[in-house]
Amino acid sequence: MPKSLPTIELSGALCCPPVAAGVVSDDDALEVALRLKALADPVRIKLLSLVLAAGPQGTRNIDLARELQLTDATVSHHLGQLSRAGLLLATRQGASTFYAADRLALGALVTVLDPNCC
Amino acid sequence: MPKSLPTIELSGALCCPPVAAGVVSDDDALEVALRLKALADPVRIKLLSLVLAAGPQGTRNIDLARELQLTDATVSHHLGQLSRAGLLLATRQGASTFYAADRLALGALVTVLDPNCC
DNA sequence: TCCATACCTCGACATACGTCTAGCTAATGG
DNA sequence: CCATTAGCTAGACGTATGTCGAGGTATGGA
Repeated sequence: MPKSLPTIELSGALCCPPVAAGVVSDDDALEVALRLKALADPVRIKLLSLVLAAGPQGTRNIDLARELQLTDATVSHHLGQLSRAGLLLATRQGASTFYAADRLALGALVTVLDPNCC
Repeated sequence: MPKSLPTIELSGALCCPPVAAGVVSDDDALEVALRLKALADPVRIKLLSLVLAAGPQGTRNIDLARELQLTDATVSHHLGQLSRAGLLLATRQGASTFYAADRLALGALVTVLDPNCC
């Protein structure tokens, strides 16, 4: 990674032609790759499944940290990665922040990668 | 990544319950994450789309290198990552190696991530 | 007001990773 | 047999990343 990857806005919905539909542009490849990067970590996969299991109400940092046996700082880092990639929705409620999965965003990412999509 | 991720066999087909179906085990999270890691790079996304576009016959290292403006060594590295993750099928033919996309493997990965799968 | 709780941010550390050059092996063609 | 071509491997380089401890900020309750 000699040329450092640019930091781009990912919170919007991913919308680009499926990877199997033809050769993707550099920009689209970057968008897809950055979102995948956000997901390409075992802790974040578990995190996502925990958040999905919690339903639309979401889960708090501290509960996830307890479940994953990690510090709240580390969990905050991972939640930030997923949120910046547009995969989580965060809602403050008093002193707590509840994180819920953005199923539409995850679905969009999956669709772009689906080899049987077209 | 202080605890280095273990190196595990990924060439077989991914087979684990969807992430949305419940909390995934540590082992399953690792399997999914490692395969996603193999895909989470803009060059490899373009690579995959080029290989998919080439059809079942596949493409050669050198042609991909020319298309991507990278050295053959770098392309070889990326092809290795994707192959080890089970996403590419390599077949030698004389002095050349043809790489084709393993659509089933990619489909399996996509299915595991699909939030609407269950 | 004061303390506890939940969360975030910052800095540091070790490790992983993308890219290149150089050099090797193996197949092809004269 | 030699030259060329395709591909891989090894090593080096700079950068990115996961984790933690420490400390800050805001909310809520006694």
